[in-house]
Amino acid sequence: MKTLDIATVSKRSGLPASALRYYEEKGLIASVGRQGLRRQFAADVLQRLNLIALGRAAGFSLDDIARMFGPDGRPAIDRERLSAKADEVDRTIVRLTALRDTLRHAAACPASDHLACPSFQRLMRQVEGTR
Amino acid sequence: MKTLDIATVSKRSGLPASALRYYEEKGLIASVGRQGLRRQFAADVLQRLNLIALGRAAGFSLDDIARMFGPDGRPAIDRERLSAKADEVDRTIVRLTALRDTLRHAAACPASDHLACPSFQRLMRQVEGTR
DNA sequence: GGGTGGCCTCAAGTCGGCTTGAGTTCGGAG
DNA sequence: CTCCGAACTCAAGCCGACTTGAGGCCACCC
Repeated sequence: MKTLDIATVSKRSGLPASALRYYEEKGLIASVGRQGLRRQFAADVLQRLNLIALGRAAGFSLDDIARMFGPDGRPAIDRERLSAKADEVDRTIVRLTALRDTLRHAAACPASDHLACPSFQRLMRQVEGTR
Repeated sequence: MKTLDIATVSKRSGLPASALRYYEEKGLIASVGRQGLRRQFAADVLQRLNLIALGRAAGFSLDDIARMFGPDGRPAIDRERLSAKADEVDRTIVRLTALRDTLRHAAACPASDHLACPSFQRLMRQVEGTR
């Protein structure tokens, strides 16, 4: 099995080597050995890093993510938590949508003081309402 | 003009008093005086705090937000930046939508190993694609 | 075979946004 | 009047996710 040098993994994943070492320390990824001093990784580490990036984007902490990989190293993902997270992300989307509309309005509205603009106020309340 | 005690502002805004003091120190809000030791705020501070929360939700840092209030204290919002931020939020929404779909799939898909599931992989690439 | 650049370890530092703790001062109730 | 609880100040601490720095080792290129 061809292994990847840390520099290669860094280049392909876009993560600095220091972050990869940090992830290894946290148990998120594992190196398969060394060549001299240099860590070597199995090729599937790249997919794992994608998965980690996915989790991060979903708002999971690195510790959360570490717990999602079973001790065997395979993803042992709790479906309920995923579902809950999907709902949470969904709420975030609703919120951000209201927010985006508010920002667009503020950018376009000619009123000098947004605080005085009724539609700005309405939009702001809408953002509030989604909390 | 009726002024609000810091405790009242804290209660109504949901922010701890320490955060309000911190915001004041950063120049995000201003107290109008003291009653004994206690800060008093003008009533419109609540709206200002809403605005600040809005900015935070949009991903602005407190420093960014501070710069958006002119030295006169009125919002002196740069329309271009708002527009740019709206676009950014929009991209985030697209990204989160793909993410939510991926999470939902992972929660529902019976495959034991998501990495092997073609539709999971497709969804993951979609999330990647929005970066 | 000797540079040199990139990897190594370990500890410490950074950043944003607050929170916490110690020690102090009051406003308002009893 | 006397207390209590809450606000005050100032400095320090915390959290997550890394980055940076110092001091060493080594593979590879000429």
